[in-house]
Amino acid sequence: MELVPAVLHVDMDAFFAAVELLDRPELVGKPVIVGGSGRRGVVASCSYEARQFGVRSAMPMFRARDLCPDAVVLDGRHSRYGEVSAQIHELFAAVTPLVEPIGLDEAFLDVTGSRRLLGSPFEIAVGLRDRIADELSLRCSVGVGRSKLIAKLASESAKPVVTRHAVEPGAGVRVVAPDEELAFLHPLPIEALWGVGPATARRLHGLGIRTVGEIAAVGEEVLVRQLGRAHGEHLAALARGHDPSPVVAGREAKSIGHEQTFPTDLTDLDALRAKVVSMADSVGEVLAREQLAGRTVTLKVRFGDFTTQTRSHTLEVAVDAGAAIAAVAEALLEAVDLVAGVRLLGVSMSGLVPAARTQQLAFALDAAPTDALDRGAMTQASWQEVARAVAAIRSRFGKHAVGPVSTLEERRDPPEWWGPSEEADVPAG
DNA sequence: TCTGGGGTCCTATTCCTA
DNA sequence: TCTGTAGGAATAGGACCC
Repeated sequence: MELVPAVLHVDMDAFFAAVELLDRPELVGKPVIVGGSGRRGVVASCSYEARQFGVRSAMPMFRARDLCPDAVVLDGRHSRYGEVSAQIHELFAAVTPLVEPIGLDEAFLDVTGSRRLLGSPFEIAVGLRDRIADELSLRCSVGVGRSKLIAKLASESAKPVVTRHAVEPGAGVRVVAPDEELAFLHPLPIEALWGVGPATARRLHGLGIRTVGEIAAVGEEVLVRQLGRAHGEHLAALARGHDPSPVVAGREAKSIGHEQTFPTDLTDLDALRAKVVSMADSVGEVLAREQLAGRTVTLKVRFGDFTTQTRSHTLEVAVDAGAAIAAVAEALLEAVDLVAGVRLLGVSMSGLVPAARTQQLAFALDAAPTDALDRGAMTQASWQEVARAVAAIRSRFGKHAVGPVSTLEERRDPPEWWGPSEEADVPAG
């Protein structure tokens, strides 16, 4: 007999805020907001007490403070959330090896093969939720279905319900059986579907489509005409409850990058160059830690009016040294007109390969630089020596012990933000 | 007081090469 | 040798996710 697939979607409730409350129990019961505290910060997570005032994640912080002036606002501690996330993932691993993490606070688990040992999917879900509560003192919601789509929407429906006056506990675990799928799916608003954001919602609303059932009714042709082939076909399938995407354990990163929004727009070229060098160094550090190197350097520039430009360059060989990345990123910066004032800068690497391969290819680079940008990375072989020395120093004295001169200020006061914090509210450079 | 930072994926355009 | 073309890679932008 063929087994019906069983997928769990586990979603931690108000994760970052809940971790803060764990470490600071005196804040329990108060509205707590985690996010960038500065003028351009946004809410990363908030306690259910804050949600009662209308505060939501991704909301600009000034708006959140407006809605809830008494909230305790905390800068995020990403490394701490990573630690707790690792503990949660240990509990996942006890249920099944087929775990697909989505960010720090949620994951899909394929438990199709775990049933003989651990019981029905519902029993597995309840057991896992209880273990997370007992061992880590954290709450989560779990959705169960035969696909990732259904499991994800089911976990959402199991969440606590917030109104102006109260927080009602949710079901905690919700199972949607195969014969209930369409009845569950079709009344939901279109925004519930994975892949329907503000832009797609606007287009569909323009056609008078507001529910998932109406997407299913309108037909694939119309969707493809409105949204393009890939997107249209995908949405049509989801609305019919078809989601063949498997739970994939051990996905590998396709790009690694850093970006930063400044407290005030920058126009000074030297200051911008220093930022680029600093970010390239951080990216190189992550690449080295992950034992990866990349071929394509992308520079992202967002202006005061929120328009964004990207410039990228693909090198002959993959590099991981911060200085090599910085040389290319600086050259890309020269190609952008910056007079309008820069709100955000980002540096990222893609075309990732295992770092070992860059060593063999370093010769090729010295032999055949093709243009000015490649010459910037030409000294990759020697920069690899520097990068190794820097890694050794950092492993002994800490990650901020050494770095480019232009990053000196930031190493004294390393940032960990969702947007500029209040203290950092001074233009650098 | 407008709108973070980490990513993935898709599409359109441009450029290079066979 | 010149020209048109087809296909792939690189590039740029945008939508979306947590």
